[in-house]
Amino acid sequence: MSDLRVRFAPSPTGYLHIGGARTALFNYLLSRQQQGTFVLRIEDTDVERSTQESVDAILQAMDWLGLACDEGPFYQSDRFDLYRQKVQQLVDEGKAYRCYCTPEELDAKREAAMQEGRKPKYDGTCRHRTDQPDAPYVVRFKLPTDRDETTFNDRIKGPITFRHDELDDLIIQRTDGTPTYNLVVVIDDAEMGITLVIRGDDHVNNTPRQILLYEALGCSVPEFAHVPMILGADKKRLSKRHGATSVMAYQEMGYLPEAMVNYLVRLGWSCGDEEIFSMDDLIEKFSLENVGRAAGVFNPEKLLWLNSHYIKTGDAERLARLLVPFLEAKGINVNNGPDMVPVVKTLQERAATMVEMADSAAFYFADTIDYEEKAKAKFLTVDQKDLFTILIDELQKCERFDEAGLEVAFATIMEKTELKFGKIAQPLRVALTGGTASPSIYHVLEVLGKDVVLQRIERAVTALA
RNA sequence: GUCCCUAUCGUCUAGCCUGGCCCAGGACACCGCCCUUUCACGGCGGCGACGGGGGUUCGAAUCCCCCUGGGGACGCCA
Repeated sequence: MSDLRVRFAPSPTGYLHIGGARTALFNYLLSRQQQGTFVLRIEDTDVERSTQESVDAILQAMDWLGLACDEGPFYQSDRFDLYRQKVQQLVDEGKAYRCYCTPEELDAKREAAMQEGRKPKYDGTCRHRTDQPDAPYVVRFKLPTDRDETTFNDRIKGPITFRHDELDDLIIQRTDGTPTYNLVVVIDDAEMGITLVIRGDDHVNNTPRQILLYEALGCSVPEFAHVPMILGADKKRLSKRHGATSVMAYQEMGYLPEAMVNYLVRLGWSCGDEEIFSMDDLIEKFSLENVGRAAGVFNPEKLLWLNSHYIKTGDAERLARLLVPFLEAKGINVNNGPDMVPVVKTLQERAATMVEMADSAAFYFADTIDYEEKAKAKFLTVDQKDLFTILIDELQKCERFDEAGLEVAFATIMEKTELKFGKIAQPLRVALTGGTASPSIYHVLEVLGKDVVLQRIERAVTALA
């Protein structure tokens, strides 16, 4: 066990999205690699927007990705007493003060500042007031004046400096007495002994304020690593209009968690020319040093490619289990058909998602085949009658209904019909699967089994036109 | 507007720190060929980038400066 303590701290105001998942992943990987501790903390101080459903969704997504935490989940909503106490402490020490400015006044000032091209920051109106009006107030943290800039050494971006005149007295407690993000994140990271904060780029600007708070609270400052944002194809921040951003939406679309993990980690991180990484590879090879510094564009096509790779190379038994719900979603009764594993094996190198695999597998389980219009018109014609008759005859006689046995049978069929293999396979394929695209015809025959095969050919004969 | 970050093929990136091995490598996508009973898989090949301008240097994708582009932040959200 090393001293490394990292955390993932999502706010439960929605599902776990792609960006959050990557942040969680980086935290997880580093904690495993260093045998550190991975803490999960739910940042639900915004009581209005936080929901239990979101918490559940986030937990479920992390579980799907395989990102188990060592401690937590801790809920900030359980810790309000602690935060109030810390706020009081800061006030008592003269490091924070009550501000009676109304939101309207602040909005107006902010607006005016923007208009004039000034930095829209709090002007410090209440900073020196000594009276205590009987009016609603927030508590502000008094920007320390003992130095005029704050620098931290970001583990990904290097040294970053902010001048204090860019900062203002930030609100740490709302009118309703609840604490705000910048305060609680500091208190909790300190209390939970977090030594390295890995989070999104969008927090870089918060970092100096937070460092100042650590110092005011007398806590040691952790290290920071800010990972770049993920953008959509138009280089705008990734959002719904770029397609699915929810991790679990990808599960529903038939993606494998290992594909998602592999994709996410490679978006912004690299290890030479390697592309394929298992979780174990990543735990061994991941490093903050090789995380890029610029924002990256989410590329669904590469994710899809990785998914097809993992389907292709995945364990058929596991894929068979995963495939069942996708088949059932199509109204297919999987007990009414061939064994799942052989079915999966015929489809692994042809399906990029589990949804696609379910689509392609449907014919195996159909009671009666629906023929595709074009396929039927082209291959189920009356002049195929003789071919199908011979096919029924020879397949009936075929004792070994596997590739080797079928090859022998087909040699005879080719001889009797004087047709090349392709001329036989296509009509047969349509009879068996309803379409012109399917796994190898021998495999289809074998998986379907002699009875079903003969039954389907006979029905096709009645459908010849 | 102000501040912060950032900049290699369309996209993800290697290379940059420790200049020459880079007329820039890999992957996805795209195109072509091959394999082939269909669809795929696979194999081979192609297309395709150091944002611009100044320096420093015998030599710069690599170091420095400026410009430009992109992203982020500027909430009683997190």
